[in-house]
Amino acid sequence: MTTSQLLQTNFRLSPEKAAEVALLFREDHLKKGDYFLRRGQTVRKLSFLRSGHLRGWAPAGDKDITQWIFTPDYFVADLNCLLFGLPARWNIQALDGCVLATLPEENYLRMSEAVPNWDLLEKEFLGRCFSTLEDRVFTFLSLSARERYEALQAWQPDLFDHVPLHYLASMLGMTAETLSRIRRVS
Amino acid sequence: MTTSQLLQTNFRLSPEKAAEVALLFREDHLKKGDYFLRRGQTVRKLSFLRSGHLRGWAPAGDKDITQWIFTPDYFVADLNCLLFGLPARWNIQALDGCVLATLPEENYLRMSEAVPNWDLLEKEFLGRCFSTLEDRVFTFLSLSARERYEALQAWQPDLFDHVPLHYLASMLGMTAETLSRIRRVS
DNA sequence: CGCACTTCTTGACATTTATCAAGGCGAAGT
DNA sequence: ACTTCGCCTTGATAAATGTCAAGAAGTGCG
Repeated sequence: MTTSQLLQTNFRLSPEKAAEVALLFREDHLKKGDYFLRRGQTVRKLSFLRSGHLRGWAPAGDKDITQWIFTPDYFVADLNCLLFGLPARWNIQALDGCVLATLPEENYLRMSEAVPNWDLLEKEFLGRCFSTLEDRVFTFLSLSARERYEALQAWQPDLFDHVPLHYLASMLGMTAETLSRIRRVS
Repeated sequence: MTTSQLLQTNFRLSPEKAAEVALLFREDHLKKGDYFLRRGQTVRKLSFLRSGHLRGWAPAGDKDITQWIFTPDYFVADLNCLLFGLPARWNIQALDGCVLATLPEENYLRMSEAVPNWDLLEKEFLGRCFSTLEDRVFTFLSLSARERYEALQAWQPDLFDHVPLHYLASMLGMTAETLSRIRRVS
Protein backbone atom coordinates (compact mmCIF):
# COMPACT_ATOMS: atom_id res chain seq x y z
CA MET A 1 0.00 0.00 0.00
CA THR A 2 1.11 3.56 -0.58
CA THR A 3 1.43 5.96 2.32
CA SER A 4 -1.61 7.75 0.99
CA GLN A 5 -3.66 4.56 1.08
CA LEU A 6 -2.46 3.75 4.58
CA LEU A 7 -3.54 7.19 5.74
CA GLN A 8 -6.96 6.71 4.17
CA THR A 9 -7.37 3.34 5.85
CA ASN A 10 -6.05 4.17 9.30
CA PHE A 11 -7.18 7.75 9.68
CA ARG A 12 -10.12 8.07 7.32
CA LEU A 13 -8.44 10.86 5.36
CA SER A 14 -9.90 11.75 1.99
CA PRO A 15 -7.75 10.68 -0.96
CA GLU A 16 -6.79 14.32 -1.60
CA LYS A 17 -5.85 15.08 1.98
CA ALA A 18 -4.05 11.76 2.30
CA ALA A 19 -1.92 12.51 -0.74
CA GLU A 20 -1.04 15.88 0.73
CA VAL A 21 -0.16 14.51 4.16
CA ALA A 22 1.84 11.64 2.67
CA LEU A 23 4.41 14.25 1.64
CA LEU A 24 5.18 14.85 5.31
CA PHE A 25 6.49 11.29 5.60
CA ARG A 26 10.04 10.18 4.91
CA GLU A 27 11.32 6.72 4.10
CA ASP A 28 13.34 4.95 6.80
CA HIS A 29 15.37 1.77 6.52
CA LEU A 30 16.35 -0.61 9.29
CA LYS A 31 18.67 -3.59 9.17
CA LYS A 32 18.04 -6.74 11.17
CA GLY A 33 18.73 -6.01 14.81
CA ASP A 34 18.46 -2.22 14.47
CA TYR A 35 16.23 -0.42 16.91
CA PHE A 36 13.26 1.60 15.76
CA LEU A 37 13.02 2.86 19.33
CA ARG A 38 14.62 2.00 22.64
CA ARG A 39 12.94 1.93 26.00
CA GLY A 40 13.39 5.27 27.71
CA GLN A 41 13.87 7.23 24.51
CA THR A 42 11.48 10.01 23.62
CA VAL A 43 11.12 10.17 19.87
CA ARG A 44 7.63 11.09 18.83
CA LYS A 45 7.50 9.54 15.41
CA LEU A 46 4.64 7.66 13.80
CA SER A 47 5.49 5.09 11.16
CA PHE A 48 3.87 2.65 8.85
CA LEU A 49 5.69 -0.54 8.14
CA ARG A 50 6.14 -1.01 4.40
CA SER A 51 8.00 -4.30 4.62
CA GLY A 52 9.72 -6.41 7.22
CA HIS A 53 8.84 -7.16 10.84
CA LEU A 54 9.54 -5.45 14.13
CA ARG A 55 9.37 -6.81 17.64
CA GLY A 56 8.14 -4.77 20.60
CA TRP A 57 9.59 -6.11 23.82
CA ALA A 58 10.61 -5.29 27.34
CA PRO A 59 12.68 -7.07 29.98
CA ALA A 60 10.81 -8.64 32.90
CA GLY A 61 12.80 -10.30 35.62
CA ASP A 62 15.44 -12.40 33.91
CA LYS A 63 13.75 -12.76 30.55
CA ASP A 64 12.61 -10.58 27.69
CA ILE A 65 8.91 -10.48 26.92
CA THR A 66 7.67 -9.94 23.39
CA GLN A 67 4.64 -7.73 23.67
CA TRP A 68 3.83 -7.31 20.01
CA ILE A 69 5.04 -8.10 16.50
CA PHE A 70 4.58 -5.31 13.99
CA THR A 71 3.63 -6.47 10.52
CA PRO A 72 3.61 -4.80 7.11
CA ASP A 73 0.94 -2.21 6.38
CA TYR A 74 0.27 -1.49 10.04
CA PHE A 75 1.48 1.41 12.10
CA VAL A 76 4.51 1.33 14.37
CA ALA A 77 4.90 3.49 17.46
CA ASP A 78 5.12 3.47 21.21
CA LEU A 79 1.82 5.19 21.86
CA ASN A 80 2.76 6.42 25.29
CA CYS A 81 5.79 8.11 23.83
CA LEU A 82 4.03 9.37 20.73
CA LEU A 83 1.03 10.88 22.45
CA PHE A 84 2.53 12.29 25.59
CA GLY A 85 6.21 12.71 24.87
CA LEU A 86 6.99 10.33 27.72
CA PRO A 87 9.87 7.86 27.65
CA ALA A 88 9.11 4.84 25.46
CA ARG A 89 7.98 1.79 27.38
CA TRP A 90 9.00 -0.74 24.75
CA ASN A 91 12.03 -1.61 22.74
CA ILE A 92 11.07 -1.88 19.12
CA GLN A 93 13.62 -3.79 17.12
CA ALA A 94 13.85 -5.00 13.54
CA LEU A 95 13.56 -8.76 13.05
CA ASP A 96 14.69 -8.42 9.45
CA GLY A 97 15.27 -5.65 6.94
CA CYS A 98 12.50 -3.09 7.30
CA VAL A 99 11.26 -0.20 5.22
CA LEU A 100 9.11 2.35 6.98
CA ALA A 101 7.15 5.44 6.07
CA THR A 102 7.84 7.73 8.98
CA LEU A 103 6.17 10.92 10.07
CA PRO A 104 9.00 12.59 11.97
CA GLU A 105 8.44 14.32 15.26
CA GLU A 106 8.41 17.86 13.94
CA ASN A 107 5.72 16.97 11.45
CA TYR A 108 3.69 14.85 13.85
CA LEU A 109 3.46 17.76 16.26
CA ARG A 110 2.00 19.92 13.51
CA MET A 111 -0.57 17.45 12.31
CA SER A 112 -3.49 19.27 13.84
CA GLU A 113 -2.53 22.23 11.68
CA ALA A 114 -2.12 20.13 8.58
CA VAL A 115 -5.39 18.26 9.05
CA PRO A 116 -8.26 20.23 10.58
CA ASN A 117 -9.91 17.34 12.43
CA TRP A 118 -6.71 15.45 13.17
CA ASP A 119 -7.45 14.99 16.86
CA LEU A 120 -10.78 13.40 16.05
CA LEU A 121 -9.23 11.06 13.51
CA GLU A 122 -6.39 10.13 15.82
CA LYS A 123 -8.89 9.58 18.61
CA GLU A 124 -10.83 7.14 16.45
CA PHE A 125 -7.63 5.42 15.48
CA LEU A 126 -6.73 5.02 19.13
CA GLY A 127 -10.18 3.72 19.86
CA ARG A 128 -9.67 0.90 17.39
CA CYS A 129 -6.29 0.11 18.93
CA PHE A 130 -7.97 -0.04 22.31
CA SER A 131 -10.59 -2.49 21.09
CA THR A 132 -7.90 -4.73 19.67
CA LEU A 133 -6.14 -4.77 23.01
CA GLU A 134 -9.40 -5.49 24.83
CA ASP A 135 -9.84 -8.50 22.62
CA ARG A 136 -6.34 -9.59 23.39
CA VAL A 137 -6.89 -9.37 27.14
CA PHE A 138 -10.01 -11.42 26.67
CA THR A 139 -8.06 -14.21 25.00
CA PHE A 140 -5.89 -14.49 28.10
CA LEU A 141 -8.97 -14.66 30.29
CA SER A 142 -10.91 -17.16 28.26
CA LEU A 143 -8.61 -19.28 26.11
CA SER A 144 -6.04 -21.99 26.68
CA ALA A 145 -2.54 -21.79 25.24
CA ARG A 146 -3.60 -23.97 22.32
CA GLU A 147 -6.66 -21.85 21.63
CA ARG A 148 -4.66 -18.64 21.74
CA TYR A 149 -2.28 -20.16 19.23
CA GLU A 150 -5.10 -21.17 16.96
CA ALA A 151 -6.65 -17.73 17.18
CA LEU A 152 -3.40 -16.04 16.17
CA GLN A 153 -2.87 -18.58 13.45
CA ALA A 154 -6.31 -17.81 12.06
CA TRP A 155 -5.84 -14.06 12.35
CA GLN A 156 -2.32 -13.67 10.99
CA PRO A 157 -1.20 -16.95 9.46
CA ASP A 158 1.77 -15.37 7.71
CA LEU A 159 3.32 -14.37 11.03
CA PHE A 160 4.47 -17.95 11.46
CA ASP A 161 6.41 -17.83 8.24
CA HIS A 162 8.36 -14.72 9.10
CA VAL A 163 8.91 -14.56 12.84
CA PRO A 164 10.96 -16.91 15.03
CA LEU A 165 8.51 -19.07 16.94
CA HIS A 166 9.94 -18.35 20.36
CA TYR A 167 9.00 -14.68 19.95
CA LEU A 168 5.48 -15.65 19.00
CA ALA A 169 5.36 -17.99 21.97
CA SER A 170 6.29 -15.13 24.27
CA MET A 171 3.68 -12.89 22.70
CA LEU A 172 1.10 -15.63 23.25
CA GLY A 173 2.06 -16.01 26.88
CA MET A 174 3.69 -19.43 26.71
CA THR A 175 7.15 -20.96 26.44
CA ALA A 176 8.77 -21.88 23.15
CA GLU A 177 8.63 -25.56 24.15
CA THR A 178 4.90 -25.44 24.76
CA LEU A 179 4.28 -23.76 21.42
CA SER A 180 6.40 -26.36 19.70
CA ARG A 181 4.40 -29.18 21.26
CA ILE A 182 1.11 -27.53 20.41
CA ARG A 183 2.13 -27.20 16.78
CA ARG A 184 3.27 -30.79 16.57
CA VAL A 185 -0.26 -32.02 17.22
CA SER A 186 -2.32 -29.79 14.99
CA MET B 1 -15.05 13.79 44.02
CA THR B 2 -17.44 16.15 42.31
CA THR B 3 -18.21 15.77 38.64
CA SER B 4 -16.24 18.93 38.03
CA GLN B 5 -13.18 17.50 39.75
CA LEU B 6 -13.50 14.25 37.81
CA LEU B 7 -13.59 16.21 34.57
CA GLN B 8 -10.50 18.13 35.58
CA THR B 9 -8.65 14.95 36.45
CA ASN B 10 -9.67 12.79 33.52
CA PHE B 11 -9.89 15.34 30.75
CA ARG B 12 -7.64 18.15 31.89
CA LEU B 13 -10.46 20.67 31.78
CA SER B 14 -9.92 23.97 33.52
CA PRO B 15 -11.94 24.40 36.73
CA GLU B 16 -14.22 26.89 34.98
CA LYS B 17 -14.86 24.74 31.94
CA ALA B 18 -15.27 21.66 34.12
CA ALA B 19 -17.94 23.34 36.19
CA GLU B 20 -19.76 24.34 33.02
CA VAL B 21 -19.56 20.88 31.48
CA ALA B 22 -20.59 19.21 34.73
CA LEU B 23 -24.05 20.67 34.18
CA LEU B 24 -24.45 18.41 31.15
CA PHE B 25 -24.31 15.36 33.41
CA ARG B 26 -27.27 13.79 35.16
CA GLU B 27 -27.34 11.53 38.17
CA ASP B 28 -28.16 7.86 37.60
CA HIS B 29 -28.92 5.17 40.15
CA LEU B 30 -28.58 1.43 39.76
CA LYS B 31 -29.64 -1.33 42.09
CA LYS B 32 -27.63 -4.49 42.57
CA GLY B 33 -28.02 -6.61 39.46
CA ASP B 34 -29.21 -3.77 37.23
CA TYR B 35 -27.46 -3.32 33.93
CA PHE B 36 -25.61 -0.15 33.04
CA LEU B 37 -25.33 -1.53 29.53
CA ARG B 38 -26.03 -4.83 27.83
CA ARG B 39 -24.01 -6.47 25.12
CA GLY B 40 -25.40 -5.50 21.74
CA GLN B 41 -27.00 -2.28 22.93
CA THR B 42 -25.92 1.02 21.47
CA VAL B 43 -26.19 3.69 24.12
CA ARG B 44 -23.45 6.26 23.81
CA LYS B 45 -23.24 7.48 27.36
CA LEU B 46 -20.14 8.30 29.37
CA SER B 47 -20.38 7.98 33.13
CA PHE B 48 -18.32 8.44 36.21
CA LEU B 49 -18.95 6.10 39.09
CA ARG B 50 -19.72 8.05 42.23
CA SER B 51 -20.20 5.03 44.49
CA GLY B 52 -20.66 1.30 44.14
CA HIS B 53 -19.05 -1.20 41.79
CA LEU B 54 -19.85 -2.45 38.32
CA ARG B 55 -18.70 -5.57 36.55
CA GLY B 56 -17.92 -5.68 32.84
CA TRP B 57 -18.31 -9.20 31.51
CA ALA B 58 -19.04 -11.32 28.49
CA PRO B 59 -19.92 -14.96 27.98
CA ALA B 60 -17.23 -17.22 26.54
CA GLY B 61 -18.09 -20.82 25.87
CA ASP B 62 -19.98 -22.09 28.88
CA LYS B 63 -18.77 -19.53 31.38
CA ASP B 64 -18.92 -15.79 31.95
CA ILE B 65 -15.66 -13.89 31.94
CA THR B 66 -15.21 -10.79 34.03
CA GLN B 67 -13.18 -8.40 31.96
CA TRP B 68 -13.09 -5.45 34.32
CA ILE B 69 -14.41 -4.13 37.62
CA PHE B 70 -15.37 -0.46 37.63
CA THR B 71 -14.55 1.34 40.86
CA PRO B 72 -15.63 4.69 42.32
CA ASP B 73 -14.19 7.87 40.80
CA TYR B 74 -13.34 6.22 37.51
CA PHE B 75 -15.22 6.38 34.27
CA VAL B 76 -17.64 3.75 33.03
CA ALA B 77 -18.34 3.05 29.38
CA ASP B 78 -18.03 0.52 26.63
CA LEU B 79 -15.51 2.45 24.56
CA ASN B 80 -16.35 0.71 21.32
CA CYS B 81 -19.97 1.69 21.74
CA LEU B 82 -19.23 5.19 23.01
CA LEU B 83 -16.77 6.18 20.32
CA PHE B 84 -18.23 4.54 17.26
CA GLY B 85 -21.87 3.94 18.03
CA LEU B 86 -21.31 0.23 17.58
CA PRO B 87 -23.10 -2.44 19.64
CA ALA B 88 -21.61 -2.76 23.11
CA ARG B 89 -19.18 -5.65 23.48
CA TRP B 90 -19.57 -6.00 27.26
CA ASN B 91 -22.35 -6.39 29.74
CA ILE B 92 -21.86 -3.86 32.48
CA GLN B 93 -23.81 -4.77 35.58
CA ALA B 94 -24.07 -3.35 39.08
CA LEU B 95 -22.51 -5.43 41.84
CA ASP B 96 -24.20 -3.30 44.47
CA GLY B 97 -26.10 -0.02 44.63
CA CYS B 98 -24.41 2.47 42.31
CA VAL B 99 -24.61 6.20 41.82
CA LEU B 100 -23.30 7.54 38.55
CA ALA B 101 -22.74 10.90 36.95
CA THR B 102 -23.80 10.31 33.38
CA LEU B 103 -23.26 12.33 30.27
CA PRO B 104 -26.21 11.21 28.16
CA GLU B 105 -25.84 10.44 24.50
CA GLU B 106 -27.32 13.68 23.18
CA ASN B 107 -24.84 15.68 25.25
CA TYR B 108 -21.88 13.43 24.54
CA LEU B 109 -22.38 13.89 20.84
CA ARG B 110 -22.22 17.66 21.28
CA MET B 111 -19.10 17.72 23.43
CA SER B 112 -16.87 19.01 20.68
CA GLU B 113 -19.12 22.05 20.52
CA ALA B 114 -19.17 22.50 24.26
CA VAL B 115 -15.41 22.12 24.65
CA PRO B 116 -13.27 23.53 21.84
CA ASN B 117 -10.46 20.97 22.10
CA TRP B 118 -12.61 18.07 23.21
CA ASP B 119 -11.25 15.64 20.65
CA LEU B 120 -7.70 16.32 21.82
CA LEU B 121 -8.64 15.82 25.45
CA GLU B 122 -10.60 12.67 24.74
CA LYS B 123 -7.70 11.41 22.63
CA GLU B 124 -5.34 11.87 25.56
CA PHE B 125 -7.79 10.18 27.86
CA LEU B 126 -7.97 7.23 25.51
CA GLY B 127 -4.20 7.14 25.32
CA ARG B 128 -4.00 6.66 29.07
CA CYS B 129 -6.61 3.91 28.90
CA PHE B 130 -4.54 2.23 26.23
CA SER B 131 -1.41 2.33 28.36
CA THR B 132 -3.27 0.77 31.26
CA LEU B 133 -4.41 -2.05 29.02
CA GLU B 134 -0.90 -2.53 27.67
CA ASP B 135 0.31 -2.97 31.21
CA ARG B 136 -2.43 -5.46 31.85
CA VAL B 137 -1.47 -7.53 28.82
CA PHE B 138 2.09 -7.47 30.06
CA THR B 139 1.06 -8.97 33.40
CA PHE B 140 -0.38 -11.96 31.56
CA LEU B 141 2.81 -12.36 29.59
CA SER B 142 5.22 -12.02 32.47
CA LEU B 143 3.57 -12.88 35.79
CA SER B 144 2.25 -16.02 37.48
CA ALA B 145 -1.23 -16.20 38.93
CA ARG B 146 0.10 -15.36 42.39
CA GLU B 147 2.07 -12.41 41.07
CA ARG B 148 -0.92 -11.07 39.19
CA TYR B 149 -2.93 -11.31 42.38
CA GLU B 150 -0.26 -9.46 44.33
CA ALA B 151 -0.06 -6.75 41.70
CA LEU B 152 -3.80 -6.15 41.82
CA GLN B 153 -3.76 -6.26 45.59
CA ALA B 154 -1.06 -3.59 45.63
CA TRP B 155 -2.81 -1.46 43.05
CA GLN B 156 -6.39 -1.58 44.32
CA PRO B 157 -6.43 -3.19 47.76
CA ASP B 158 -9.99 -2.08 48.46
CA LEU B 159 -11.31 -4.14 45.55
CA PHE B 160 -11.03 -7.23 47.70
CA ASP B 161 -13.31 -5.74 50.32
CA HIS B 162 -16.12 -4.93 47.93
CA VAL B 163 -16.15 -7.44 45.11
CA PRO B 164 -16.89 -11.18 45.26
CA LEU B 165 -13.60 -12.98 44.92
CA HIS B 166 -14.70 -15.24 42.10
CA TYR B 167 -15.20 -12.20 39.90
CA LEU B 168 -11.74 -10.95 40.72
CA ALA B 169 -10.36 -14.40 40.01
CA SER B 170 -11.94 -14.31 36.57
CA MET B 171 -10.54 -10.85 35.90
CA LEU B 172 -7.11 -12.10 36.92
CA GLY B 173 -7.35 -15.07 34.59
CA MET B 174 -7.62 -17.84 37.15
CA THR B 175 -10.31 -19.92 38.83
CA ALA B 176 -11.93 -19.00 42.14
CA GLU B 177 -10.31 -22.03 43.77
CA THR B 178 -6.85 -20.99 42.70
CA LEU B 179 -7.35 -17.48 44.02
CA SER B 180 -8.61 -18.86 47.29
CA ARG B 181 -5.54 -21.05 47.69
CA ILE B 182 -3.20 -18.20 46.77
CA ARG B 183 -4.77 -15.99 49.41
CA ARG B 184 -4.57 -18.66 52.09
CA VAL B 185 -0.78 -18.65 51.89
CA SER B 186 0.03 -14.98 51.77
C1' DC C 1 34.70 -26.72 4.01
C1' DG C 2 34.22 -26.26 8.99
C1' DC C 3 32.64 -23.60 12.78
C1' DA C 4 29.67 -20.86 15.58
C1' DC C 5 25.15 -19.49 16.26
C1' DT C 6 20.29 -19.43 16.27
C1' DT C 7 16.17 -21.88 16.04
C1' DC C 8 13.38 -25.66 16.78
C1' DT C 9 12.32 -30.01 18.73
C1' DT C 10 12.08 -33.73 22.08
C1' DG C 11 12.18 -36.22 26.52
C1' DA C 12 11.96 -36.50 31.47
C1' DC C 13 10.36 -34.36 35.16
C1' DA C 14 8.52 -30.55 38.27
C1' DT C 15 5.29 -27.11 39.11
C1' DT C 16 1.27 -24.61 38.42
C1' DT C 17 -3.33 -24.42 37.67
C1' DA C 18 -7.91 -26.50 36.67
C1' DT C 19 -11.62 -29.63 37.69
C1' DC C 20 -14.83 -32.00 40.44
C1' DA C 21 -17.07 -32.76 44.63
C1' DA C 22 -18.20 -31.59 49.19
C1' DG C 23 -19.07 -28.79 53.07
C1' DG C 24 -19.20 -24.47 55.96
C1' DC C 25 -20.79 -20.00 56.79
C1' DG C 26 -23.40 -15.96 56.71
C1' DA C 27 -27.00 -12.96 54.64
C1' DA C 28 -31.58 -12.60 52.89
C1' DG C 29 -36.20 -14.16 52.49
C1' DT C 30 -40.44 -16.41 54.18
C1' DA D 1 -36.59 -19.93 63.31
C1' DC D 2 -35.89 -22.26 59.25
C1' DT D 3 -34.59 -22.51 54.57
C1' DT D 4 -32.30 -21.04 50.64
C1' DC D 5 -28.80 -19.12 48.24
C1' DG D 6 -24.49 -17.06 47.19
C1' DC D 7 -19.87 -17.12 48.40
C1' DC D 8 -15.77 -19.15 49.96
C1' DT D 9 -12.84 -22.87 51.20
C1' DT D 10 -10.73 -27.43 51.11
C1' DG D 11 -9.21 -31.95 49.44
C1' DA D 12 -8.22 -35.27 45.92
C1' DT D 13 -6.99 -35.72 41.46
C1' DA D 14 -6.17 -34.54 36.61
C1' DA D 15 -4.57 -31.64 33.07
C1' DA D 16 -1.86 -27.96 31.34
C1' DT D 17 2.24 -25.74 31.21
C1' DG D 18 7.07 -24.77 32.66
C1' DT D 19 11.94 -26.15 33.37
C1' DC D 20 16.10 -28.26 32.29
C1' DA D 21 19.03 -30.66 29.32
C1' DA D 22 20.23 -32.44 25.00
C1' DG D 23 20.49 -32.72 20.25
C1' DA D 24 19.16 -31.91 15.24
C1' DA D 25 18.75 -28.84 11.40
C1' DG D 26 19.64 -24.65 9.08
C1' DT D 27 22.27 -20.35 8.31
C1' DG D 28 25.87 -17.23 7.96
C1' DC D 29 30.65 -16.52 7.99
C1' DG D 30 35.60 -17.27 8.47
